Amino acid sequence: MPEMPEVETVRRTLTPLVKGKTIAKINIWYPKIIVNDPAEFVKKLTNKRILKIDRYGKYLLFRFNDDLTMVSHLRMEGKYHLVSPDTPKGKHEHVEFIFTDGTALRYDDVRKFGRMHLVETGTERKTTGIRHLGPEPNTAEFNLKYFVDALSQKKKNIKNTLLDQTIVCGLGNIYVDEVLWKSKIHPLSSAKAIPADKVKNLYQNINHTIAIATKERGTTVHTYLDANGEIGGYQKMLQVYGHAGEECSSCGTILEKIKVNGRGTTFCPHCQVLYK
DNA sequence: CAAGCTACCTGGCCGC
DNA sequence: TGCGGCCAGGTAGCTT
Repeated sequence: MPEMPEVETVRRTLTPLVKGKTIAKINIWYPKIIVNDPAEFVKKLTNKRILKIDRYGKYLLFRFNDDLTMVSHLRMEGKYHLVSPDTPKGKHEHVEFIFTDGTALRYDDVRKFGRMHLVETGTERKTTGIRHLGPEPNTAEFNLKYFVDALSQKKKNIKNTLLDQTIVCGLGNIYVDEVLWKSKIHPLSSAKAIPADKVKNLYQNINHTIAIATKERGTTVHTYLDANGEIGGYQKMLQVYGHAGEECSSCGTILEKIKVNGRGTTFCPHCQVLYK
């Protein structure tokens, strides 16, 4: 699933493939991918040029001339790849941007969960899903004091708190399980009950894990691929996600898998302390 | 407003 | 072999 390191890797690999290209034509094969009116989406983006691609959290921000930004979220399985326009349409390809240079960008998404939202540049933090997001890891805004204060007001469990993107954005199910294991915090711990030294350790692990995973070009466990169709490298470094039933690499206890608010959650029942 | 629940989707896997 | 049921999970939108 693309979490922040994967989306950043997509941004980096996709940019050289499309930067500076002008859209000649857009084909929308599954209109629900487009937030708001697909016809207006096509009309506004036709003949526009991609200036660059930015990112906030797990959202890609395609910047066009004429103050247009396409906010794209890959959700679980969304992928972009560049093809020749005469390539037969794949079963799960839903949107195609044909460029004036004779190449085409296709959006592929088996589960059709991804969304593209066209807004005026500069309004994206108020008009799209980005408005609900807290700061990104490894930024000045995401400092230790902020994180301690924010957690101290959260009544729900720490797993859900880190998944909901409002205190810190960019972590998904995989990295939340990893950072909680590294921090020796049980996923069902009450966020506000975690001791200060453990919160500091969690803070450091969030920043470090996201940085290392980004350097490794993300994690491929199911279907994630970058814009060149290549897998990530971080899956070989996963300690708990996907390792339920195996021994904890720290203490040897068998890792358990439970459901936390409907999400599969793997943890070490010995290492990870439950704070209530 | 915080928190919790479910819909959105399809493919893969399991049991029968 | 085929089929029903469950699981995977990020976010929007709803209810409480």
